[in-house]
Amino acid sequence: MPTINDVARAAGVSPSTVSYVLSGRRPISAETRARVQAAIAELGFHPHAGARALASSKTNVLALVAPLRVDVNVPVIMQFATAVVTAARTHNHDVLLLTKDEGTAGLERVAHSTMVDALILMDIERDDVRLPAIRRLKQPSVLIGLPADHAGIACVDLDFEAAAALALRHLAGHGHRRIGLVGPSPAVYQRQTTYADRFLTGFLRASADLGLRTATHPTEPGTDGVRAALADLDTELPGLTALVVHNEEALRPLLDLLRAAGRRVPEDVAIVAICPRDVATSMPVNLTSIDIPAHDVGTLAVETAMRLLDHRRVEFTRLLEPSLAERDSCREIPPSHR
Amino acid sequence: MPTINDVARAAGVSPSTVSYVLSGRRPISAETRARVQAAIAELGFHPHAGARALASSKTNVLALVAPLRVDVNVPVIMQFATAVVTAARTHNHDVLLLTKDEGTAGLERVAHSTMVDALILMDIERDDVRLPAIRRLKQPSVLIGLPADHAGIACVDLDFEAAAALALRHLAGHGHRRIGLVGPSPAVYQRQTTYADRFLTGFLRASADLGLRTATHPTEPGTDGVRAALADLDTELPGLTALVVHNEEALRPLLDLLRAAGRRVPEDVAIVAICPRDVATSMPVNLTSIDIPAHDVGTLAVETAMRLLDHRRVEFTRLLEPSLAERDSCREIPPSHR
DNA sequence: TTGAAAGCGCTACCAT
DNA sequence: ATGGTAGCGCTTTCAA
Repeated sequence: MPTINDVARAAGVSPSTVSYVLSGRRPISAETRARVQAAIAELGFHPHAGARALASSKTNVLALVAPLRVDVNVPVIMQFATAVVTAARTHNHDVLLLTKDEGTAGLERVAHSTMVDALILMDIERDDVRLPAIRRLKQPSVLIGLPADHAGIACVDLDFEAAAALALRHLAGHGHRRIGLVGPSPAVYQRQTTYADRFLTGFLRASADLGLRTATHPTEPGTDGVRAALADLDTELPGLTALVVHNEEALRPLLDLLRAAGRRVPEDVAIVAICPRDVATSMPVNLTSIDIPAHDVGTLAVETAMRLLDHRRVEFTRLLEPSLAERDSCREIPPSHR
Repeated sequence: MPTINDVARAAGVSPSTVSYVLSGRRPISAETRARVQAAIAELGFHPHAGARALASSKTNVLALVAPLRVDVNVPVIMQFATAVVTAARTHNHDVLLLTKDEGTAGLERVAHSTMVDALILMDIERDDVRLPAIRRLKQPSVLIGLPADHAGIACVDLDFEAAAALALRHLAGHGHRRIGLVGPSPAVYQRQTTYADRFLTGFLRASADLGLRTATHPTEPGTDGVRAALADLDTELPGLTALVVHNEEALRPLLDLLRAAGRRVPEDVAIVAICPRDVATSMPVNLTSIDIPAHDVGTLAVETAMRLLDHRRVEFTRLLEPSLAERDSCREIPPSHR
């Protein structure tokens, strides 16, 4: 492998000139630049990443800490990862993939050994045990999620409170007054990933603001869990006309159960789902949904990391505005029936 | 951040001794080792990855090139990735995540700039355009998949030919004589990812060997595609009693269609699916399946890479034996009905 | 506009 | 069993 010295020699310049041609951090005459670039191309020169990192204290690598359990959210995680890698490349960075399993030790390992310039972490819990370590690192972090104490840490996520409010406003606007929430599994609440709480908070507040009758229910996985949730909601809220479903996994069993019970969607029950677009559109009924904008969130996380590295101003808490796509699972209740 | 020199000073030894304590490449007296380790712990020393890479020509990083399109196979890809990262960590390596989108340029970039010691590539096509580049790299590669010309390149995959034969043997053993193959989408065949061909080859050969009547059909995505495939198979093979399904996405629509048509599984139609275990067990009918052992394949890929790096012997083509899990979608045809 | 040279923090060879 | 030290291939300051 040729080195910068080989290139310098071939081009008849000093190594520093080659370096400056590469980095653009110094004006270079057009002809010198041309000679250097020709030499680079001819020799097939590529700067040695380790040498660069050592000399410049920059690795051009981002750590992405992902929950790599085999989970229901797999598609969403993949969308985040794809967005992060793609966005990182547009900023000339690569991505080192860590599992959440490694915990605090993993972060510290890659940070302390100077393998990465910044970290992006997914699946942040309310009182995430990694937060103290994150605060101590010399590299900046961007969290995808919102822990309880996020002072001084950059966080990016969908605004789940606003999402809940948006779902209820949509349904209320269609004349629905009795609305049930099919929530995430108890495991999600226990894991304290805060999106569940934030959604619930927004749901309850909007319910009060809009003067709705609502009931909420966490949902155990599997058809049995969904059946139980539906039964409880029906009991607590007789005559409910709409459901908000914040649980991807529950969608299909829910639709099956409703069909089996002879309850049509949207004629008898309206549904707003919170899930990735392609999940909403691959169901037996094309579901009106609020998208989980994994791509945007991932891209924004990378952009935030880049700003932090450049010492540019960042908003430390960025909650993306939800947007609702109307499809076929909500219909207007005629005023006479309200 | 403390350096190796700081540690050496604190422990009253030379930097090289610290280095040897770290690497274990030289005998060190117990007491010296203890002093050095105490100094390391006290100072919170972590070797600088770039400096290490520069001095030793080893990065302890593996590249994982994954197809990060948002695809049907997402869960399988995640399982590969998880296995690779986990296995890499047990060998003290980290994983740099690249997208297949970057193509040959991406491989060359990370290889030429010495960011990685070896590469693991997924989603290999029959005449993969990256193969020539892969052969030229100074770093070894391990392919997950089997291209047409794989001479001299380490490849790891499920033995899809054997998988097809296993599926047919199982069904034949249960008395089935007319068996249809619900294949992958035409897009998969066009993309020339060879697992589709290999499965088909194995299917046709075993069909002949076992004296079966079979028909095969690629399957367009969506319920309509599955409906068309099923109709064609029924036409080509009237009275078929079993289906082999090599298409995850088709499974649910297929089961829905069969139910709608009043054809019971397994009483009227037996099914063997080729898919991850959790997909097979999350269907309305618990499906007898041949697992795609993503975890094993990923782990083996890493192990193979490690052997290559250590200049140990490797088998260049490792096709893992398929295994079939009996569940509820195949039943014995009574001899009187065969 | 360009060059010279001092590091960056390690590893591994050559000594002892 | 341990130490000294010359690089590894860059970046960046200081000089011109």
